[in-house]
Amino acid sequence: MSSLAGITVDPAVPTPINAVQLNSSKCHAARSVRCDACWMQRLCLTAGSNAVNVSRLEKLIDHWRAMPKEKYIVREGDPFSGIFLVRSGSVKTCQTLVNGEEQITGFHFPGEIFGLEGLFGNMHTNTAVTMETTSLCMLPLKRLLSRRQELLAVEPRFLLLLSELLNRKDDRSVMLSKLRAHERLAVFLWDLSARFERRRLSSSCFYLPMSRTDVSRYLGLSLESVSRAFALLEKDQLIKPNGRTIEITDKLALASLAGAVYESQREIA
Amino acid sequence: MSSLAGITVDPAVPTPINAVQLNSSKCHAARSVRCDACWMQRLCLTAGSNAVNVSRLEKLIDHWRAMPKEKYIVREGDPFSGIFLVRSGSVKTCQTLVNGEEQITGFHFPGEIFGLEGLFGNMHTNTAVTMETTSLCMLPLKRLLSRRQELLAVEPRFLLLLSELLNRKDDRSVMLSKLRAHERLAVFLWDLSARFERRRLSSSCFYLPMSRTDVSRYLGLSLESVSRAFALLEKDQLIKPNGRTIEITDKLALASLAGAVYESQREIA
DNA sequence: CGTGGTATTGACAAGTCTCAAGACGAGTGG
DNA sequence: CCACTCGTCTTGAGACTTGTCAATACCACG
Repeated sequence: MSSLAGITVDPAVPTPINAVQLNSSKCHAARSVRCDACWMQRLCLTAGSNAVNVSRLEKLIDHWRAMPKEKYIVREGDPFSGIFLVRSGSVKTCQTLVNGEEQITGFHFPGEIFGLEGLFGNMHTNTAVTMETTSLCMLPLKRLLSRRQELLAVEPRFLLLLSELLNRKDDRSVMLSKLRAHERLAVFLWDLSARFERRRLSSSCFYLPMSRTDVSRYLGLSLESVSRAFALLEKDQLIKPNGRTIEITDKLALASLAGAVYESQREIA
Repeated sequence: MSSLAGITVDPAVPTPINAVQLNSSKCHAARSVRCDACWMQRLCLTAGSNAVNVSRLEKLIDHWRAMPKEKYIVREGDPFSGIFLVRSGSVKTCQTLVNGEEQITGFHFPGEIFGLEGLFGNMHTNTAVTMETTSLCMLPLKRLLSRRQELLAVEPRFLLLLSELLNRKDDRSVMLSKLRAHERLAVFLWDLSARFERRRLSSSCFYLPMSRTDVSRYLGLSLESVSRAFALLEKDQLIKPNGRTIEITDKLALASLAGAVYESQREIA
């Protein structure tokens, strides 16, 4: 294996676009966080809303910018503050089991939301941690619920994102209950690929912001099984992993392995 | 083993309250379905809303009553109609995998909602089937989204239920990825017990409206493993199964087995 | 050039799935 | 009342996959 992704100078090794984009997210975070100037508008909760409502909504939102890597956003048990939308970077959410094990419940990329789990019970049920330099918007949901006008700005998109989230969780359940190690990995990579593509990044070569351990905690496998699964997919020439940089060399075969879950391509409207 | 639950005349065998209640759900369905007379008000989406908004909302709702057992409510691929709220009876939702296997994604009891998964993609992603005589309300979500006044009647409760649903799905994921067969069963029974209790039914003795096969399809196990898990829990004197009637004989031990997931009791506000 | 965290690989044990046989209960028809 | 059948459920034995434990490789960092 050669050097780490994104920093390599070997021109023969493909450079994942998002490695640069993600690692330089400080640029975005440093920009104005005014909604009407935000680069995330197209994927934001407010997408499609009229500017007046958005500007009223904006006053309620907490904009958190340029948080460093491995920083806690909320912890399990914290009083419910609101829901979060990733503007740049990436976030993992996890739950600690009674035996102390960490279970990762999701990875979240720009344009995606997390944290609604805490509304019920008025307490965050997931710990959220940045995986790289990350900026976020926090919507204080309870205050929002009492403001009709502001709510209108997010409503339709919000439900859509929630619906997508439910689907993602269902898919993950199927994965966890039915699929073998290398199939789970295929689903995982396929899902990431689709999510990167939606954000106009390369879907065939990307950098994983999370460690193998985190992948294993998400896929419900041991670290070793994940490693073996990577080796198997590489042996079958579906992917070409280079550390955390993953090149997908046979999309069709990968899709077919992942197919047990992603029967139909679902695209956000 | 003696005769089927709820019909037995042997006074020594405990009779699950819900066996009677669920099987006679036609009574409820036959009642007026006007919201202000509905027995489900306390658990409905409209709980806590003012009567005026509810009566406006009511005009949009489809009330489906007294559907027989094993009847399809929606099928995967159907155009998205709206979300459903169970008024009486019970419903299972499932997805068909590419290999033709059926995966059960959830069981739904009175006061619980399902179907939002279909909003994203504008198509139902789950097939919903009644497990016994069942009555439902259907909320045409898209039409609802354009009516602000009517929306007010369901908003807060809706998000709360969604949040609960997300939690349930997270819990199921943990279960599927970390727990062994008999622990999964313990979680399943513990969860059902809590949900029955919330509806003021017995939490220590109840009738399962689903077959062992359905349980296995929900728990991500083979039918045989579920059967063995029942046998194990019975051997350890945690439960006393009698066909589909389950008596919980050691709540504490069951809770402790299920504890890996249900760390803290979460109660709906 | 060590050192520590991360990742890979191998050998064995544990748990679940599959296949197969049998038990039980409800319903049917004689 | 019985024998029969069908679907559901239980139980057993072997195969398979993954988890666990242990050793080793790799890379970034000081």
